[in-house]
Amino acid sequence: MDVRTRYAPSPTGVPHVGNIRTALFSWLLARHFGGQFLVRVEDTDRTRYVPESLPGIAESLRWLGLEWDEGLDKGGPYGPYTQSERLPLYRAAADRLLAQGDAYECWCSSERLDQVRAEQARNKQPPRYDRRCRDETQRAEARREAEAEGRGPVVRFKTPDSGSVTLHDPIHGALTFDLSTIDDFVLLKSDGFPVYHLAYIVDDDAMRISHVLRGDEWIPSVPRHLLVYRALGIDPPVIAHLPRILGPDGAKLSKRHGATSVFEYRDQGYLPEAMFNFLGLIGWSLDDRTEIISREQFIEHFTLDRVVKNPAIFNVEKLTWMNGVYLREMPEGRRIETFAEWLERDLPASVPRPVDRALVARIDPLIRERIKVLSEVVGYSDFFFVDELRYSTEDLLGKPFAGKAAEAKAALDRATAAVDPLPEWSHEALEASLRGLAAELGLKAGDLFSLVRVAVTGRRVTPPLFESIEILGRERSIDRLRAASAML
RNA sequence: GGCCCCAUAGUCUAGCGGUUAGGACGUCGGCCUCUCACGCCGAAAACUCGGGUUCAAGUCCCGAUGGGGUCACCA
Repeated sequence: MDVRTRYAPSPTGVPHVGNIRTALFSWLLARHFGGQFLVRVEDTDRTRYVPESLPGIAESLRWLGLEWDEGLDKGGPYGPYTQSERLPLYRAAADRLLAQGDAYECWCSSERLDQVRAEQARNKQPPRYDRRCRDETQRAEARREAEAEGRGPVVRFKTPDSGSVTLHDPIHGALTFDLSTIDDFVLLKSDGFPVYHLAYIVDDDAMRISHVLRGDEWIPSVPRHLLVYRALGIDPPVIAHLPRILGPDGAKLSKRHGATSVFEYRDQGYLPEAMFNFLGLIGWSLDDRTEIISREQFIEHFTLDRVVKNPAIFNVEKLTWMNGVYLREMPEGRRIETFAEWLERDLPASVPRPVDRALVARIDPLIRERIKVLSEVVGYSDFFFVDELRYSTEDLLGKPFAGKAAEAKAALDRATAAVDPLPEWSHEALEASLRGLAAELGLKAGDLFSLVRVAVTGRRVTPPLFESIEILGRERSIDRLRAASAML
């Protein structure tokens, strides 16, 4: 059998990591079996439709490298791939169910529906439609009222009031539901648009989808779906419910937990391959030890039987660690270019663009193991690019020289004198010279180094000092030492 | 409230009847060391509880508890 999976987002906002993870697993399943992965836009809710979110859907998939075979901007043999363009199909399915007696028109107003529910709530009854319009005479009456008010009908499924249905979910096993608790749910809204429960089934069938992957919040509506498949004479695809991604407090991952969109992570300096790896490990594992997994390995090994059932809390610390690993293992040339781009993004406007790639190449070995997220790049290397350093006297003196400005000034002057005439401006020579000076002055080497560090870089935490000074060059370093001394 | 899902350290997980319960992030020590990292070494830290089944249960069954989901003309 051909494996065809799909990602079916509704264009209602920015892509959430939870949805993207579902997309990732669907993509992996298709790629593992050499099948197709397609993207279908589920825009049947006009009230929540945000047209601007469409490009973001494509962009988030592209960012992660989840290329699709059909749909979205691509078209394909089973198009259109946007539900609002497929309305006649849903109408036909609804008509068929109506004709078969598996569905009926319901003319009840939403006010009445609210009343019914309120009444049920008062009586501590589960909220559900009271099936008024199942009855022909009552339906006729409701219809007269509705038509007088200019309202149209919805189409409801006629749920059997007994029996049970079972889904064999590859992740959860058998899921059985008692039909007596299932409502007469809506299939087609009064605006002629279908509801998810009808639309996805019609489309998946038409698009020959073999495996449906979705979040396990859908489990409660499985019985409805099974009923619709059966009534429409459709052989259901494999349906697998993935565990959800939760926030740190165990509740649904939302904005108050921090970033929920893949773009926010991208903009903070997370790499797509790290995000791919991290997301791929939420709810799935290769074995008992492997954490860093390439895209190829994922494709080779991904199967549904290694998906876990329990929900997972989104662990940003681990993502950050993983990003650092990917950054360090990235091919040098690409990393240098990436660093340069982030510098151009984050350096003050006074620094001319483009940033000198050759310089970045020299800095790279100094900073690459210190950076976990790309937004940290500027903090470790801005002093190579900026002309005017900004730091306070307190920063300069630090702990060892606190209240001893004169001593620090003297040390700085001696350091300048020691370093200035060095025949060779190398980190070895610089270090030897300053170590000698520290001994001579009776200072701890580290104390002198941190003084020089702030003077030359403006920061207390930097890449290795002598390598940095070497790259900075004699003239600029000496200038900065003198400026620091002058400050005292 | 009805229905449903889930349950191994703080977190993500391995385990598919017999293991000193393994790995990773994080945390805490130590080494390295000019700061910070990286790297290396080490430590603390888990089978929710109660019944069964079995020679043997983290693993199978039942129940409880806890957490979560869902009950829309949203997906």
